[in-house]
Formats: sequence, structure tokens, C-alpha cells
Amino acid sequence: MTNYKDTLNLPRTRFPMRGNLAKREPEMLERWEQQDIYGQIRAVSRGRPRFVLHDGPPYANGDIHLGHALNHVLKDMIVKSRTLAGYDAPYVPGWDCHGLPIEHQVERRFGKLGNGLDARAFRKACREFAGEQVDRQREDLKRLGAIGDWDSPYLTMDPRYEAEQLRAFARLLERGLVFRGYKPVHWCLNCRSALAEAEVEYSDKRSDAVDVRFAVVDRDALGNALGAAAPDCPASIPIWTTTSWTLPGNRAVALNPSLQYVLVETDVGKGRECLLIAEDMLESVAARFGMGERIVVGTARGAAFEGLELRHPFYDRVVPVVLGEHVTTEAGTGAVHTAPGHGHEDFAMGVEYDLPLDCPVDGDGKYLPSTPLFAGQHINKAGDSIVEVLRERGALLHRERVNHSYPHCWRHRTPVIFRATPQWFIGMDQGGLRADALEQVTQVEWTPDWGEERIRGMIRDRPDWCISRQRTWGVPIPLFVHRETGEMHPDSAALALRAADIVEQRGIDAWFEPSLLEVLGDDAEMYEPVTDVMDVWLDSGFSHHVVGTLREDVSMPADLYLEGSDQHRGWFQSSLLTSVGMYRRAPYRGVLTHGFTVDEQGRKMSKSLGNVIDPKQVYRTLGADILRLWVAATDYRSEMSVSGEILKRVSDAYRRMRNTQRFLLGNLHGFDPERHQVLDERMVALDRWALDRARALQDEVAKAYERYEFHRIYHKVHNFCVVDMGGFYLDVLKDRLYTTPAEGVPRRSAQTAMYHIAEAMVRWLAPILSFTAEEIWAELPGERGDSVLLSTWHEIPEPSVPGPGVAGSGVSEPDGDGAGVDWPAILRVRQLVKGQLEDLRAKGFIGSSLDADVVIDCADPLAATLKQLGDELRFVFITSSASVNTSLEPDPSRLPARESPDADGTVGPMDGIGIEITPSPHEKCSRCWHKSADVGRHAEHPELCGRCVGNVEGPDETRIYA
RNA sequence: GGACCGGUAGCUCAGCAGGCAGAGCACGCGAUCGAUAAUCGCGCGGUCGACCGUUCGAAUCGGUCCCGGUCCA
Repeated sequence: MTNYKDTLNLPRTRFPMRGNLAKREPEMLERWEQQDIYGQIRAVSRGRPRFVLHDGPPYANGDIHLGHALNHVLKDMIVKSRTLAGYDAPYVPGWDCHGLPIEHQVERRFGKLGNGLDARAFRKACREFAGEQVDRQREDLKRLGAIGDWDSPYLTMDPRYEAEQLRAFARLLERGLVFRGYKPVHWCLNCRSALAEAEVEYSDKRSDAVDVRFAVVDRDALGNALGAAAPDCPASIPIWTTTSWTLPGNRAVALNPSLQYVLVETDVGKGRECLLIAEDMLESVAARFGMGERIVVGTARGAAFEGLELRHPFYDRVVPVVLGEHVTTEAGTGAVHTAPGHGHEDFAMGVEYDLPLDCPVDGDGKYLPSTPLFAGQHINKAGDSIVEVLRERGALLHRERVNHSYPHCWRHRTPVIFRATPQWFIGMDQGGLRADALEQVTQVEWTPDWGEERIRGMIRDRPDWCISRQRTWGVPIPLFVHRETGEMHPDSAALALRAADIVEQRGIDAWFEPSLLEVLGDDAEMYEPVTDVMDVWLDSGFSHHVVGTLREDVSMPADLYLEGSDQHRGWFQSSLLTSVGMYRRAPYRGVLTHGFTVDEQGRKMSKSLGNVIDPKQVYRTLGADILRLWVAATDYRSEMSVSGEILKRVSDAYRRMRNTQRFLLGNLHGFDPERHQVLDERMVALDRWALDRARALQDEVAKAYERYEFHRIYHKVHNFCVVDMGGFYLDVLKDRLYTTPAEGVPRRSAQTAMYHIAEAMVRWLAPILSFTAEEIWAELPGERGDSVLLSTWHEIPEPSVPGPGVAGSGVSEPDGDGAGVDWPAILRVRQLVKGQLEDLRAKGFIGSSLDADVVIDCADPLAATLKQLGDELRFVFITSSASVNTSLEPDPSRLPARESPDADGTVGPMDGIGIEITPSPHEKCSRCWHKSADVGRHAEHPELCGRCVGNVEGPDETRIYA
């Protein structure tokens, strides 16, 4: 017996079935490094329309977590897909290097500033620490396959960056946006510094809540306000507060002008007295105070009490009743203790009523020595003494512990306080900054679109931006102030520019050196430099200007900023405000946000839940491509779930796509696209169909990339591999590829289609599965560049000559696809045949579908469609024979396919069709495995069918349809 | 406490100009041993978060609520 297997063209490829990514990816990284892939991409992209994705700098502290990985993979997929779409898409990564967390790390190593290191050495240590962190993070991000200018990222601690930041700041000074203010700011006792809104987060805190009497000085005045007689017992307005430590700073009690207040006479343990309480709060207050009987003495709106004098509970001080809309009936008594140095609204009240602005608390949280009763005590420990004093003075009504939401330092997670101190601000309403920013917001494309509403609300409501920090590791605020008045130097902008030049040459330490005063010339006597540094949000916020100025390859405004949705309050906002402040325009044309990573149950990742997924762990075991595929597969607009199972599913999908490519590669063996392509009238109809499908899919894929809808790409490409390719086209193709002559048109036609599909698909995958795509690229036949990342979308050819169905077959061109063959109808019949085959298989009559003969009984036009394929129909069904019987009369009610009501391309049940499947009675050809009557007819090849004899000896088989 | 986003099969996602619930994976059974740690076929699987309303008809429109997430206070 001859071994006919040698006469077959079975797949051959070096491309392994399994990716072994953990091992192979690092090799690919090395290759990219050697060939300077980023430089090469820049070179081939030169002169194309530019697309700038500007990187938001991660903070240079700690190893990357899944959120970083997700963010950078998304950015990388965008940059790569834009490159493939024919853009010049540079990517310059950046790092945020100044700030408190790094100072803490350095303190941990070397001790607090002054104990171990002086300021200069401290800054040097910070710089070194940040540098190490950048190196670590950079290696991890590169390992994910992200391509970019990793060798020269932008670092906010680079002296050129710092200098350019100072110049940017000078521009804000020029525009008059910076001022010095004495205002309450969030103050972290651990940082010993002011905090910006964005550095504050709210969480629950347990506090002492007290109700305090503010005695009415003049009962007659109270009576007048109520339009009633003056009460004949002690009267007071109770306030409720959870921050009793601010009582020393009290300067007023605020009522809501439009709320109803009632004066009730009652006894809560100190004899008869009158209390003024918001009507809506009366019940809850009564319950809290344990009021017994009570008599309503009078009622009036809050407005009636304006200016009423009250006695401070423990200081010899008379404070007025003031009116504010911020007073609500959510909690308390409807009367709010007001300390202008300790709160926003309190401050506003102070401005309105010209109240003294006290802040009796120092930066460590201790009462100033000048504070009566509490001097030197720490506010966190003063609670008991204050309560004691209140009790002594008969001012305490009630005390309890409450849980409430309270601002915390987002670095320390400790409660912050409101404290009035002199600070530097960017004024939101000076120079029209707020209005301009709100206008610019509308010019930006926000994705998802609710981002616009979110940032608009934040800008509308935010207070002036406190930009000064009393810290060491940061860019100095380049201002000189008058030694006596504290006023800014009149030439501040120019001086800041001089300072920038100095910093550029000598580093930020130069700002703190005595020689700096030289820039002041004659004014050196009268002015001194500010020693505060800038809020780090300003560092990264200015990156649009700095990177745009320092880098020729990047132009601003950027096309896209892409960060987690939390950056609406962070970087998106700081960038917008600085850009509008400097240039009156937004720094970005589009802003895209992604959600956070959560576990399978949708829970946030946390160490305590034990559901944290470490990106390193993933790329060290499954490979970075799997992580990247997960990112692509998940709709990132809301939260993104990850878990072991999810990653396993993703790995399965990966293998599927990998193997589809492997099959294509294996069967492209011996195919030279230069010489072997069949793109004329000889191209087999089914191959035209496959090209049409690929072309249609490519349109969708390109569109989805354009819209950053990666999960659609994942599903579509995967579906294409499973359904169109594996489930149909490639399955059908096997016979033709394996059994027809290697050089013959039928096989070359199939290879032509597969070749273009592989070329197209490797590019679809490249932005996502970069490592794998590169591996495929290297195995594809034909001349090609060093890397798939240097190419653009593949142009899938359309055979120039109409296919077989069109000319005179009598069958009309149905869909415009498949060259005149109604493939959707055929696929529907095929589906039915598969079902029938399964029945027969279950009964044990057949194993392989090639054991069967099939007869389709139906009417026109389906019959004509099927008959059109003639003997080749059997290849579509992968049966030994397939024929069409038209014994059924045309019957409109049973018409299948296109004419039936649901024949809009969907595969539905088909009436009016009979399928008869029988085991083939014939011998099996040992070469092509079809069972055929003509097996054995050829004396020299007794095991072969006639078709195979031809394919082995000649003449070649002809294929027109399949 | 307020705003916004999400809740469709075990998993990832479609469907959301209202008209019989979809795909792929997973799972089960079977086939192939010429994609073999692979491939093919068949099957299984959801009261579309809950409730109420509009409608002849709602996953799709409106309302309330629950759960998860983000942001704001």
C-alpha cells in the first residue's frame, strides 16, 4: 500500500501552538530594544498627521498595581492602533516626582529634616529615591509591552521641567491670577501643610458631638424679634457641633433666614429656660435633650434674629446672630456655631459680617499660648477640657459620640482641620479663570459624556486653588514678598523668569540659596523669597506646557488625555486650569476615562478582601499578552472585573486566536505572495466570500479602534476566528488545501485568501496582542519590515474579475458578497445538515461526516442556489456526496431562504426543505477520505478515488465554488 | 447625605429608534487522531437586579427601591 499521506499538503509551521508567553515575551522586548522600535516607528510615521496622547504622570512611589497596568495598556493600544491607522502617534511617558509621600519615604530612611539631613541633602535624597522608583516602574510598564520613549520620559523633577514650570507660573503671574490670602484651608497636622481639595478625602470619623447654649444677652431684643413679650427666664440659642475644639474661635451663630424658629420654654435639668430652635428640628432636639413639658413662646423666621447678641459660652465675648443659606435642618438645632478661621462658610460669614478672623491653633494642632483656658493643649486632646469648661459654665446641653463623614488627608488617612493661615492661591474668579475654564470644557470631547457634567460641576463650585505647601521637596513658588508688608514684588513675573533661568542651570536648590537675592538688585534689602513649594498638582498640571515646549515631537493641545475617572478632580482639572490660565484654551481635545478594577463580584480590590491581582504575577505566569487581552476584552467605561476565572477565559480566547493564526501560517507553507496569488476570475467563490468577510470585519475593527471600543474588537475578532474561520471556512478548506496539488489554482486560491486574512488579522491583533502579533509577523510569507508595529492596516484586495455566479448562472447576485453565490442561504442549509448528521451519528450509523451522503430536497430559488455549486456542494457540507432534489413543488408557505419572512440573514428554522442523509455505501478513498463509487477503478491506485488519481497523476482538479 | 455610571446565561459582552431574549467561552455528550495540550458537531443554559407604571405589547420608555462602583459634601 502506498503511503499517500506524502502526497498531501499538510500544514507546516514553526509557529508553536502554545505561546509560552512568560518566556518568549522578554525575548521580544529585547529585540524591540535592539532594533529601537520606538525610534523606527517615529521614523516611518514622520510627516503623517499627528495624534498626541499625552501621558498623565503616575506618582513615582511604589510598584505598579493593576490600575497602572490597565491605564498604560489602554494608552498603548490607542497609540499603536493610531499608528496602524496611519497617524504619527508619539508617546512620551512621564512621572510625577515631587511631593509628600516621597518625603516620607526619605524621612523613613534618613530621619526627619534637620535631624539627619539638611534641606539640600534632603532634596538630593528625594531626587535619588524618586529616580529609583521611576526605574522600577518603568521596567514593569515596559514589560507589559507598552511602546514609548522610555529612554527620555518627562520627569517633573528634571531641572528643565522645573525651570519650564516656573516660566509657566510666571505666565499666571502676568495674567494676575495668583494672590496671597489668609483663608481657612484644609490643613494636615501630619503634613504640617495646607492641602488642596484634591488631596482631601472623606471617610467616617467618630467624634464628640456637643450641644452648647449661647445665652441671649438682651431678652427684650429676643422678644421683639418674636413679636412677643420678653421671656422671663434665661434664654439661649443652642448650637450643635462635632468639632468642639473650634469653639475658642467662635465669632457668631448662624441661622437660616427663611427657616421657622420657635422659642420653647422647658426644663432640661437646669430649671426653667427658653431655647430657640428650628421648628423642623424641635422633635429631634427635644428627644435629645430629654425635654419634658414644653411651651411654645413664639415663632419667627431666622431673618428676624439677625444681629441679636449672644454670649460666648466661655469667653467674655459677645457674638452676633448672622444669617446664612448654608444652615440646614439635616442635623443639629438649626443654629450653627461659626468660627471664621475654621471653615469655608464660616469664613464667608466672617467676610459678610466683618467678623474677626481668629485661628488660635498652630500648625501642630496646639492652641496658641495666647488662647485663654486651653493654651498649649492639642486640639485632639482638648475635647474633655472644653466639655468640662462648658459644663462649669452651664453651657453644656448634651454630649454624645457620633459617626459622621469627615475630611481626611488622603495620604495619611488622618482627619484634617480647617485652619486659617496665609497661603498662596490661584484665584478662580480673577481674570475670568472660572468662566473661561467652563467655556473651554464645552470644546472638549468627553468620553463617556457624563465626564463633562462632572468636571463642569467641580469647576463651578470649587474655591480658589490653594497652591502653597510648607514642604521641602517641590518646586518653589518663585515669588519675592516685602519683608514688612508681605506684598508681592511688583515685578514678580519678570523675577520668576529670572529664577527659572537660574533653576535651569543650578537646580531648584538655587532658589533657597542666599545668592538668589542677586536677582533683586537694589530691592534685596526689602524683599525676601517665599519658601513654600507648589502643590504637586501644579507640577503635573503644567505638563501640557512643559512637554509641549520641551519636546519637538509633541504638539499641544493634545488629542487625548486618558486616565481613571478620579482624575476629573485631579489632573484633568489641574491641567485645564493651568492651560486656561496660560493660554485660555483647554490642553486637550478629548478626555477618555476608565473605571477601576474590581473582583468578580464587583468589589473593589483590597488587601483585606484578598482579591488583589498583581500585574507582575500575571505577566510572569500567563504573559503580558493575556493581561492586555483582558484589558481589551473588558468594557473599561465602568468598573472592570478581574479574577482567576476571568483570566482563564481570556487565556482560552487567546489560544483560539493564536491557533487560528497558526493554521493559516501552517497552510501558507510554500506560498509566495509575489508569485502565487490568484486574484482573477480563477479565484474560487468561497475564497472571495472569505475575503469579503475579512474586509467587512476590518472596517468594523478599524472603526472600533477609532472609537476606542476595544472590547468590540476582541469579541468580533474572536467570533470571526471561531465562527467564520474555524466553524466554516477553514474547515471546508482543509480538503482543498490538503488534497489538491500544491501548485494548483484551487490551493493557491485558498492560500491567497488565507494570506490576506492573516496579513489583516495580525494587524487587528497587534495593538492588543503585541508580542504574539510580532511572532506571527515573523512567520508570515513575503517581504516585510522589521515589525508589525511599523505597518498600517492591510489592504484586503477585491478580485478584479466577477466570480462564477454572476455570469449567466441564472442566479442573481444576492448580497453583493461571495461572488454571486448566496452563501448565507447555503450556510443555513449547512447548519441543518450538521444537525441531521448528528442524529445519524448518535444512532451509530456514521462517525465522520464523510461517511455520509446527503440529498437536499427543496424548491427554487434555494434549489438553484445549491445546484449552482454542482458536485462541489459536498465540500461545503464535508460529506462524501451532496445532491439536490426538486421534487418539492414551489410553495410560498414553505419557501426557505431569502424569500421566507425571517430570511434577513439570520439562521432560523427552514420550512420547505427536506434533508435526507444516508451512510455512503461506497469505499473510502484512503487519500481524501471521501467515500466514492470510483474508488479502486484505477489499476495503479486501487485505494484512490478518481479525483485523487487526478490530483496525484494529473490532470489537476478544478474548483470553482468551494 | 447628593450626583453620576453599571446590574442581560457560570464568565466576557451584543441587543436598548418598544414587537417571539443573542454571540463566544465555560459545562455536558459525541466525532476526528491530516490544526492533536489542537480541531469539528450537537446539546445544556437567562422570570434581562426588584417592584410599580405607560402601552395591545417593555431588557428596551417613566417612577421607586436594592446591590456594586466613582465623584462630590
